[in-house]
Formats: sequence, C-alpha cells, structure tokens
Amino acid sequence: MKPLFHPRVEDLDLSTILHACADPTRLRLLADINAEPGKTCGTFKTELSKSTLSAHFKVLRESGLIRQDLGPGNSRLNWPRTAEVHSRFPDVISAILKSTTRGSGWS
Amino acid sequence: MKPLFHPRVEDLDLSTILHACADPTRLRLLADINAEPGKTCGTFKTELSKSTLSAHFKVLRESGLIRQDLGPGNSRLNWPRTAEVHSRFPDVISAILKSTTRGSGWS
DNA sequence: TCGTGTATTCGTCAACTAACGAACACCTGG
DNA sequence: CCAGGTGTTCGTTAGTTGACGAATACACGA
Repeated sequence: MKPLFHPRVEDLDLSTILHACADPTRLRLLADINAEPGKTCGTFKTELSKSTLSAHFKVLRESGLIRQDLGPGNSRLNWPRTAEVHSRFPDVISAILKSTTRGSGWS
Repeated sequence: MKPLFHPRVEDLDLSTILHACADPTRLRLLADINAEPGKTCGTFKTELSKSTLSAHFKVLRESGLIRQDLGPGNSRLNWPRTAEVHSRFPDVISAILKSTTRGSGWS
C-alpha cells in the first residue's frame, strides 16, 4: 500500500484547516469521525461517488484533521486528530464540532 | 450610496463563515477589525490592490462576520459581528481569533 | 464646479475546486 | 487463480476564486 501522508503537528496551518472544514460534506465527515472514531470510509452515508468521497478524505487527512490507518482488507480506519489540532489551535475544532451537532444545516 | 447587504443572524451559515475565515488575508482583516473596531477600509496595511481588498471585505460582510456602516465622506466603518455570530455558533470565532494572535502565520 | 479621497463595480485572466466515471491497486475468500 | 470488496488515481468538465487595472460613484473641500 502507498504510504498516506500525514502532516506533523508543527506543520498544521490554520487557514488550511479552516478551508478543510468550510465544505459541508467534509464537515459532516469530520463530525461523523469524531462521533464514531475508527469508522472505515465505506460506512459513511452519502450520495457522492466513491472518487469524490476519497478526495474529501484526502483533504481532511492532508489538513491534519484526521488520521487514516490501514484496516482489514484494503480498508482505511479514520481517526480524529482533534487533540493534536487542539494543541496548536485551542478550542477551534471543538467549537466547530459543537456547532455542527446543533441544527446548523444538516439535522 | 448603495445599501450594503448584511445577512440576518438567523441566516448565518457555518460553512460560509468558515470559508470566509479560511483565507489568510481575510483572517488578518477580521483580526484587525476585532482588535480595532470601527477602522475604515483604507487603514489596513496590505500589498493588495484596492479592488481585491474590497472583494475581501465583501466576503466578510456577506458571510456575516463584519458590519460595514457609512462613515465620513465615502468611507466605510468596519465593525465585528462577533457577538452575533457567537449567538449562533458559540466560541467558533473567538477560538479562531485567539489562534491568529498567537504566532500562527503572520507575527 | 472641479478636483481629491474613498470605495465599489466591471471585465479579464489564471488557478483552483468539486464532481464524475473509468481504470487501477490491493487484500481476502472461495 | 479468480471474483468481489475497498479505496485510490487519472483525466475531464463546469463552476468558483483571487488577483488586477480601469471605470465608476459618491461626499467633501477649495
């Protein structure tokens, strides 16, 4: 398997992270991953094609918001990096996630 | 003067707000406005052209992050709408602003 | 009224984005 | 070995973005 790139904590960039969160689809994925850490990519309910979804996961991963590990078969396990992001940008992600769970768009 | 559009609090959208914050230039403008409310557009130090700057102010205004009132002459006074945004999306903007003031890109 | 200062709007351009299907890569089970 | 399941990568397309200069609009002062 090709090694997946994950940025180091010290390389996290606030604008990159906010850009990753600014897309409704990605915000929903991020919330789901935080609500249920370790989910595989295929378990997300969405209307989007597989390739589109994969691209969104890549943006989340390369921004440092999630970690994708190898799972059984050829699957990926998705984990939040919320704690790491918090160490650089305190409360930003937790505040965003709280707002997503309170009727702000996608009940 | 043409009336400037300002979204109502109940129409604020988290993705729109995050997108507005995701640009380094706009994040800097937002931080400056919060640090010094009432600044006019011309008082911001930047390398960008006037039209580009105006476009950025428009994005901030239409996302609901700032309010632009008429000032003396033909100037605009820029005010943060942080409290209003906070009422919809608690702590999101304040957390972002705190991160900008701590060496995250533009000392 | 005529210039000056302030800011928006318009038209253009290059770069980026999100979306898709098709093709590919990889593991696992039969 | 082959088929099925899981994701990624590639190439394309339509739409959006950020940047600029030039033109415009407006208020104020001389």
